[in-house]
Amino acid sequence: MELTDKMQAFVMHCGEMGSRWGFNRTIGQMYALLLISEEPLSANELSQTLHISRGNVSMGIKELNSWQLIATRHKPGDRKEYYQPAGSIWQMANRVFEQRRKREIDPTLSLLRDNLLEEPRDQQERYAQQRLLEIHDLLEMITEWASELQRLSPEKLSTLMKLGAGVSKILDFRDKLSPKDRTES
Amino acid sequence: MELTDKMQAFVMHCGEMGSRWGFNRTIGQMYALLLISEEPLSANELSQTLHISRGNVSMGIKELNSWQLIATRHKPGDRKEYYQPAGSIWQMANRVFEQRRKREIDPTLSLLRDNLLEEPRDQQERYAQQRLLEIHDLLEMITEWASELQRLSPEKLSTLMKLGAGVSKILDFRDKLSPKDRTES
DNA sequence: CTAAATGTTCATTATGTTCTGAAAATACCT
DNA sequence: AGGTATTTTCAGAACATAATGAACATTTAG
Repeated sequence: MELTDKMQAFVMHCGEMGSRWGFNRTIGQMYALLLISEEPLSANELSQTLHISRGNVSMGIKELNSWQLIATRHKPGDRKEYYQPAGSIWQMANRVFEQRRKREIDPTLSLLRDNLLEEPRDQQERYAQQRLLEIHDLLEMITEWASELQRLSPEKLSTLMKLGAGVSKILDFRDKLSPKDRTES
Repeated sequence: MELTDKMQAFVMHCGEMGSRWGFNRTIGQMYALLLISEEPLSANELSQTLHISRGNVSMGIKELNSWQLIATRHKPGDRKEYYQPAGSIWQMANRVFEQRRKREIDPTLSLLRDNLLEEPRDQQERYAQQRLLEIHDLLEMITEWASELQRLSPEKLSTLMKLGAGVSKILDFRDKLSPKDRTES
């Protein structure tokens, strides 16, 4: 498959950003290429277009599958597998958020929880636990909030985001109207 | 400085997570240690407690400074520098978000913008640009929203988060009250 | 069943990242 | 100025991660 300069540039950029986004260079490139291709691509096409080994493509496919970022397609009379991005851009963003949460936050949250179950033995530990508690509460609040937002429909989420900091005005408004009916804090 | 088992465990965990969070092992350990220490620590103390070289500590300090995550203190009659975490947990979380946005999203957003300025030359490019546009709009919406939220006070943000998916009910409520005054979508 | 086509695995090689430690720079004191 | 404590730098060593490609496995057509 032949790429125009602009497409090349995008694919290479995604390669460079790949590791920052939690996967590696080739996986970034592969995903970028699938995204901008109108037709699903076979493993061979990926290998040739990106100049990476066949084996590497196979591993990349495996990884992208584990992130649930691609879907496999078949063409009649052709037993190769063809790959394409799975779902809408929104869904992809969701999946990436979720995966990263699992890798970057959940393990820490679980360690913190375990730690906080035990009694501090001295002043030093008492202070440390206080800090850990703050971190724990913050992380927990953020992850809970994130997963609730993920459950909203894209439309609602979109409205909410476009509203931006305006939400805060709505909160004030609500507090003025019915101060006693406020969210438990 | 001597660490209890539990503190050790936390520090080591942060080391392991370090690279997932955008810095490296020793920087993760250093920051964790500073967080749970009641007293600010000197470079030598960090080096000895964590068993890492003096030079490595120096580079780590530099990096943590660039993330604005630590502050430098001095003790009277002592010309060593002592380090401690800068600001509250909330502020740290903010800084980390911001830094990561700069590294992980801004470059891509800028590439996408440049790309979208040019006219597509053929059908292939037309399709590709369509995808890029979707990504661009999503990333832009998310970053704008994030930066607006960051400007809210921790209290308001906290209220908002605890409210969780409940926001969506408020949106419905508002739409029912004044459908014509709705956010431009 | 065999042969051709496709997909996967994994030991080895290549590349990239982090860490060390000695040397250089800086800051402070007398 | 000279001397000492402290920090910074950076080349190279150690370590970690990613990529290759040949061997192996699987599938399907004939």
